[in-house]
Amino acid sequence: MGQEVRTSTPTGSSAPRSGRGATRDQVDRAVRTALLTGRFIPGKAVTLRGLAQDLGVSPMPVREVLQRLAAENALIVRPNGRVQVPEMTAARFDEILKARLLLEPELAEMALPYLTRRDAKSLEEIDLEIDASIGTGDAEAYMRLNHLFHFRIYSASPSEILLPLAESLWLQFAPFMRMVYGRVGTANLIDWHKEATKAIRDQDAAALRMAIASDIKEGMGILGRDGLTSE
Amino acid sequence: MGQEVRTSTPTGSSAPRSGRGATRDQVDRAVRTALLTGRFIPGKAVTLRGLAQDLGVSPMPVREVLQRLAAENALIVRPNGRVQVPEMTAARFDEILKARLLLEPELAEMALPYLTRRDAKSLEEIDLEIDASIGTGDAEAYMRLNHLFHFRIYSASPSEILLPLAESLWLQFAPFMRMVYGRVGTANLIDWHKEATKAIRDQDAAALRMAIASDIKEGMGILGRDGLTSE
DNA sequence: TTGTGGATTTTGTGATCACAAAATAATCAA
DNA sequence: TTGATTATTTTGTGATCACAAAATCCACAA
Repeated sequence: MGQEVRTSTPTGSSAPRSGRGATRDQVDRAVRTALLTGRFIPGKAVTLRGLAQDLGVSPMPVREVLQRLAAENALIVRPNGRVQVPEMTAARFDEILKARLLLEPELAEMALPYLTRRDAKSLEEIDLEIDASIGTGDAEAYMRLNHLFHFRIYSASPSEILLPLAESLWLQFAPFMRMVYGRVGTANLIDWHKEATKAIRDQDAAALRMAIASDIKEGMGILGRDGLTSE
Repeated sequence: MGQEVRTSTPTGSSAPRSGRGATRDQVDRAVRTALLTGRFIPGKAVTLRGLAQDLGVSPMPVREVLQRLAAENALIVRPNGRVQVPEMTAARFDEILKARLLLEPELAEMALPYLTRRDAKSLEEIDLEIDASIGTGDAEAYMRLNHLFHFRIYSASPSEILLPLAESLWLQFAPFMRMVYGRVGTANLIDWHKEATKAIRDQDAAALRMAIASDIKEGMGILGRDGLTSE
């Protein structure tokens, strides 16, 4: 039972627990990364015992994790108690876009003074991997790396408030993104990562805000056009 | 058991469950209103069995609710598993203020087209009660009514994203507000509620944004000056 | 073939329990 | 009296269970 599979620190969650809530943390990490990389399909119901068995734990920690994620609006609890990945609607999508444009440029600007040349170098390496994942069409890797790129920036700031809010937004749109990538592929994805990296090197707040905002609009613009027509 | 005390929509939670998660909803509502009216003291640990006994339920639904609220950053889970109301810091306070100023004016503007003259009338009545609670120095009533005033506005919009984010922010600063009111009283509180109500009557988006922003700055400005010096 | 009704299984919920970690109380030595 | 050390209690965690609601399956009739 005591699987010690510690991969990385979950963004919103707390520090790597010693041995207290180890099982719950394991489940939390597993479900969160599954959501962020799109391994959960919107509309698909998530059963308690099923997930528990997949992860080799009792239903108890799974219950708590699902409650947590429902509180973050990453999952919804239907009136009958069933938990499922929320489906995207046009209104929801527009509002997420609006919220991201409000929060993330601000978050990036807050992080800017804390970002060093070393961080810029690290971001460039991630961006190279992103280009590679686009080339091979590996949507899951692309999503993981894109999340990593953004939150490597945001989490440089000591933010306790805006950062969890942004993380909550990502959890909400990521499963839908994955669906769209599966449908239209990742080939024609364009991003503003190089501009963002340059702005960080130059410590240019306005340029960074603009790069992040453009990246958000660009990325979700593609999704918006092709993804929501069928719903 | 079917207490219909709906002060506001619990952020993540759904409609009043029929009989499925009734106990959990009861606990959720109880803890949320306790936080919003400041009945929980920052820094004070919340014990699982204690809360369960107070509410006359088993520790089980309390566990899930505390996990939910921890996910919304309304409570924090210390590395030893203890749950407590977070303490306010200057940085935290400033960031909450920033986040509120980003989200709530936007939310108000989104709600504006849905707000009728009837709503404006209702808001005026609430504001009268607020003035009364200030007069009698009833801090708990003031907090409940102030929350009601703001979210009567915000929740008029069909927002699914920004509204829960705003609710999360309120859960985070409310306990701290209560502490300050207990120290400096509610006598010298000034708000922009009348300006907001007028802006709603006039359907003037810019004026409403400005009234909400001013109300936030004013209300938290008082807190900021007097409240955080001791920490 | 297609509904339709009842039987069966699956599911979430709340409660209880055993256990280990942590916090608190009590004890004793200096 | 004060400090550390041990004993006791409290606490969160994970597992299991009983139960009711819900979903699924299946037989049967039109």
